[in-house]
Amino acid sequence: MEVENDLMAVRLEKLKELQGEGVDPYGGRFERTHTTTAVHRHFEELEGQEIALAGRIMAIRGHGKASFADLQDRDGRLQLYVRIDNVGAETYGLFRRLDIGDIIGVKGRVFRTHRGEISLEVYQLTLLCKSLRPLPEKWHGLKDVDLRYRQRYLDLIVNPEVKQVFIIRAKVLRAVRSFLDGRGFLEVETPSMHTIPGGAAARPFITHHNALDIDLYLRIALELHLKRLLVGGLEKVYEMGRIFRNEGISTKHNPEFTMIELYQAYADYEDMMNLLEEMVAYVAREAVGSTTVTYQGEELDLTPPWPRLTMFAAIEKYTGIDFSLITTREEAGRAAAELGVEIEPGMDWGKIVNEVFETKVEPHLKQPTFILDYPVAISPLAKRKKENPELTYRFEAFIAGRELANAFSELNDPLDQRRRFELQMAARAAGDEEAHMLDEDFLRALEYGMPPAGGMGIGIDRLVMILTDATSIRDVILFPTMRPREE
RNA sequence: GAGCCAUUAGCUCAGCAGGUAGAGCACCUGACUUUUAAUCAGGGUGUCCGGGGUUCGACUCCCCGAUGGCUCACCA
Repeated sequence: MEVENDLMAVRLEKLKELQGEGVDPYGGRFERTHTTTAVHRHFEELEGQEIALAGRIMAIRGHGKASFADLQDRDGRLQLYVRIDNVGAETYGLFRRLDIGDIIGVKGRVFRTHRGEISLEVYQLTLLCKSLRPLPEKWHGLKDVDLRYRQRYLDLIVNPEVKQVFIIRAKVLRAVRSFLDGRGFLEVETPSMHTIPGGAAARPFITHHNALDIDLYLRIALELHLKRLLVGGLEKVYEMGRIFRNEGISTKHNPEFTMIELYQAYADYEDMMNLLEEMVAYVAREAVGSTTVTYQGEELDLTPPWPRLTMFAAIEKYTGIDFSLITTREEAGRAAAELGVEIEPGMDWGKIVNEVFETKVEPHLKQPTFILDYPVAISPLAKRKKENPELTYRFEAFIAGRELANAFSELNDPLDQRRRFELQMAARAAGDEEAHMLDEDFLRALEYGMPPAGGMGIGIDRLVMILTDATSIRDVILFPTMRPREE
């Protein structure tokens, strides 16, 4: 171990000293009877009782022959009162050499100090782990975001609100499962390593299997395997899992993130809208106790029903231009240019419409909103609308100006699906690295027959961000992807 | 990928027209048997992110690089 500073040297010295006296600085099992929060919560019943606690020392206030310390465990803190009369000279000598950050087990009596603080009068004290590195400062905590992400354990020790975020995250996962399980969905697990990365437009990570001597791709979506399960007759399935996309990192994008996808046979995208708004409201109630949340100073009301707006209507609302009357690529390009939206030469009508939507409409969609009927060109897995085959039965749900969910009535016509894949492959050949790849086995499955179905994907990280008022996706991922630092 | 900003003690931060660095917490020594950002007396513990350059002299100015943050691009 490298002794990086004097503070560590002092602690190492104490460690040797204690070992020399026969104290095991890395003790074993310790049976505790309560947690600190339980003591605060049930003080009336516990007052005068003897209990055992374990945790990390976060502050020490020495007063000669008596001292105070703050003990932190999984759910809170409690003050310890250690008196030489109660613990004896030997233990008191040990206590005086403890450092902030050391982990101890204590037994003692619950009481309230003269100043009114619920505390533990310690009779027995056991060192369970000597800490060799100094913790960040008690008042300001750890602010350096680089260190907070790289050394999340420190962040969790000294910034209590961080723990809360991940407790909410766990509640979100649990609520999503109980909501879907309660509606008869079956949770399944499909491969994370794909021979063809499908179901989304994104660049994949590539890895290699040695025994088979083949390249494999980390999945960029769950979609195609779950639809195979619809073919197999499972009818209502979902998977909550990690997705990997080899793309840029930003406050809204982490290379690996968590997504839930669900598919329901004999349903359509209208059913998915109903399901989503009910699910989000349920999850919010379970995770944070309310369907209204404050996000970045703005009140968001997640209570169903959410407004439903076609993409055309939304664009007209914010730009005054009705793209349903614009049918050629040229006209669309001119309209976009007039709005100041940048268009690239290769874009077709559908992509232009989408570009206008993203730049002119998306930022306005703060309150939960469904946007319906996306162009077929950007929706290669969605069923075409009967009234207008250039559009699809697809919606995206937006909250706080960001996409939360993407859903459609699933395309189950194998011939149309094959044509759409072929168009994607052509785009790929023309240099679009993110165009979908043709998946022959998926097409074969569709040829056996997939029931009409509604399907949906929801970004769990973004949902957690909204519920925890987080501005960066890194604040809701315990160990976000970071460039390694030279040691 | 581009622009802007940041990087100084273990942590949070000051500092400088260019003259080799400072506070609070933490830490060390001592006092103190109900304190709670305990208090009192004493002690500064440093690769000023790294490498070049300018200069008599660089933490400070210039160039290159590293890491991070924000914005934009990418992410249909």
